[in-house]
Amino acid sequence: MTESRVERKGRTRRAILDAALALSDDTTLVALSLRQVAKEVGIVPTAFYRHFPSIEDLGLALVEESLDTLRALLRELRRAAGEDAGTIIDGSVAVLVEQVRGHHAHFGFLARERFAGPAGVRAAIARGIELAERELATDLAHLPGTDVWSERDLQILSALIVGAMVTTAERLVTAEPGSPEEHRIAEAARTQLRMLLIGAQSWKSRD
Amino acid sequence: MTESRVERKGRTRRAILDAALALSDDTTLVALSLRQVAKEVGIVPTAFYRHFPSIEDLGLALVEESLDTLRALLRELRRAAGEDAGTIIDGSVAVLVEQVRGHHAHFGFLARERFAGPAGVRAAIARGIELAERELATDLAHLPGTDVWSERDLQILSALIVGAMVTTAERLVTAEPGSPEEHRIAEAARTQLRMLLIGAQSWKSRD
DNA sequence: CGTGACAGTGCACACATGTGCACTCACGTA
DNA sequence: TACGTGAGTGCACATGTGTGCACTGTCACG
Repeated sequence: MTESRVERKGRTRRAILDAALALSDDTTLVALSLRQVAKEVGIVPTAFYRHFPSIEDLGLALVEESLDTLRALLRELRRAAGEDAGTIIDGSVAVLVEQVRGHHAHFGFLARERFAGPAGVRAAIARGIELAERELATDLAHLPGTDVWSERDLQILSALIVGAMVTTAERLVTAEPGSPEEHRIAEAARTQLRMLLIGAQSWKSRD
Repeated sequence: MTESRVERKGRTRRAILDAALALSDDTTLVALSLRQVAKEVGIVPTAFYRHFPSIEDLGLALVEESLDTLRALLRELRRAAGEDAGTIIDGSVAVLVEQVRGHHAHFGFLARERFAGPAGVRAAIARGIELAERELATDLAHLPGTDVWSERDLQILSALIVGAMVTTAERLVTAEPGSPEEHRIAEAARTQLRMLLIGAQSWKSRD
């Protein structure tokens, strides 16, 4: 029951990604040395190059992964919202809490590298978040009552919601799962979403 | 016209702070070496210790400074809002843009270190931002129409506004002063504030 | 079966880093 | 004017860093 060659390579690659995620958990990519990662994985430093040309490329791979789980979050949100419009808010926040819990490392990574990471990494994250905002905007456009909104306003509302979500996620990352702290953050997020959506409903009357 | 002793010491200290601010501008504190800072300032590495026991302590001093300019921003906002309630929004955003322009380095520093900095630095920033939220909450309580709000709701609305402000600031930091990009960000911020305040006005009817 | 691709090793090198220690020399005070 | 304080120096050391190069052994394919 031995391992195939490409399987083994894949496993080491995964191990490197996980080690980098774990090691950068209380610092940043830029403060991460190739040798630390290699030691953590249990390979010799130069073997690192068999998988990534540099730490920054490793970072880009991690961004890709993390953005994948961000997109998965959006998909889940869409699904939850579709089920019952009445519980959009509670459902969305529940999904958010659950996803952040389950993919703690990825959301933490995004929060940290968004502004502090290497330039390429920062750019990739910014692109990903902007894309998420646009995606959410088209979702919102399908909701009833938003037909009188301009496209630009929809985008701005999306940015507001995504911003609140990101901030909430960043806070959730630092909270213990199931802690009262986590509940307080979730409760605040529910109220915030409610405030935003109420504002949105009155918006059309203004312009 | 020679310099006094304490003046000279103060000047070097300032130079160290400025150098650290400049050098960490496209990375993080944690990726900053004592030797780099010393070289930038033009002193020998060990002379650094005459001013700070470690890079992290340097960081804490920078946090203090940056939070000072954040508080100054709040003060300016309060002043602008007091002048004419009708132009609260436009005035506030104008103040925000102006302050971020003028203290680019400090706001960038806060954005970067908020999640990626050393633990002590992160904690200090979190405390500062929470304080700012509370301060804003008591300001909001003095506005007409908010008397039916619970204290908790006021705090949550503050968090929403401060969050949007911080996000806006973070975006402004990466934009050229006077660029169309900057105008777009400011315009979006105005719309966001409008949406938030409209939501706030309808809020009391709900609970 | 033989052989080449290739993940991982081991060693080497030239730097960069934090920090200890003894020093100089200008300033401010007694 | 004599002297102590303290900012800045110069040198040293151990340790961590990225990366080049020749290597080994094993899996997969001709």
